[in-house]
Amino acid sequence: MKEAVIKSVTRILDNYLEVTHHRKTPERYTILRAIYANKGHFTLDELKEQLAEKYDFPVSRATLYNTLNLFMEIRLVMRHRLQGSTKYEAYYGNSNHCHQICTECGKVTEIASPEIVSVIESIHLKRFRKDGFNLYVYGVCSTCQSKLTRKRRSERKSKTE
Amino acid sequence: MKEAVIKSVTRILDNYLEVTHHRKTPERYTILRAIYANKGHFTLDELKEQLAEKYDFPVSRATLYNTLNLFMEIRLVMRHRLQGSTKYEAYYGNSNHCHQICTECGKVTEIASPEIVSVIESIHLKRFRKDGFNLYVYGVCSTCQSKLTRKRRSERKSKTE
DNA sequence: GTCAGTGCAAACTTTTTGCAACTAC
DNA sequence: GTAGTTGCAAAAAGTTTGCACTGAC
Repeated sequence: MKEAVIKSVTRILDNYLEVTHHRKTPERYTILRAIYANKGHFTLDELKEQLAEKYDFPVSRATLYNTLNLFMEIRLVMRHRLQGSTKYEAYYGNSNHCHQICTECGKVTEIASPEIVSVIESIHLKRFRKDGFNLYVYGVCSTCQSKLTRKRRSERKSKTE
Repeated sequence: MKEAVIKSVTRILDNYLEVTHHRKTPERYTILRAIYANKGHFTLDELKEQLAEKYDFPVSRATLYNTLNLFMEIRLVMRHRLQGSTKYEAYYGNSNHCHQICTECGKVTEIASPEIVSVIESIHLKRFRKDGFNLYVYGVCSTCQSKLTRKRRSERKSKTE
């Protein structure tokens, strides 16, 4: 299952590197494998650490930036610039790019919403070739809602004191 | 028309500053006015320059960062971290936050799509209070499409030479 | 053998922070 | 008068770049 995805994305990378006369370095393939081995959001440093620990394959930050930029160009990776930290995500075969973000604690959750996906995919944009999309729904998660309620209550209390 | 919007957002700011015991500084009101006077996307430096030139009201970058963060918190301003430059946008009364972004030239265009807006607003997220959303549709604009076609043609040509 | 790719460090850009001066309350 | 806010500069964080070296072709 997961191996099949890795095979597919490896083939895409193969093809791209051949066509554009770029080199097939072990770095590129190992980084791609690491990204697709565990999905979800990750930071550049998390990926760097994972490569060193799990794959015994240390790479420099510069190479990671280069490689991630390349992967973004061929749409194998998506970058999310969230408040504070920039996170990356495996992109291929993952049409679900709806996220809910809590503006209090910063927690990011994927939303599975076929309705949204189908509406966005169905709209026609004139003079524009759609490649993908990204939806961020901002709000407050239930945990933070109760925290806020408590905080406001105590604020009001101290005001009247 | 535009004045009415400025009145509304000023009232929101007033209320927020009062309730949270923050100070009503001329900086905050002038910056808010400048943001809402001309809508559209702008960078922090563009806003800084506009305040100095048009409003004869120079402020420091630090103050702009502080103030924009405050405005984002009360949802009067939206921040877009695009590739390269971070842009801000007046938020209030502008329910249209669908953007199409050309990944070649970086051009950002607003999309007016009531279907998308209504679907996103109608979905229910459990344990989450929705406040707003932001949709980015990535792709290639027609101008860049023709440029790419030309480029690929010449690449293929040079390869077979 | 050649040149793209890598690692390292330095440079650069963007954003945050510490501190003195200021001012809204 | 007090404490939140501003401006400046320094620091921190995030990303890119220059250069020598390595390795894919």
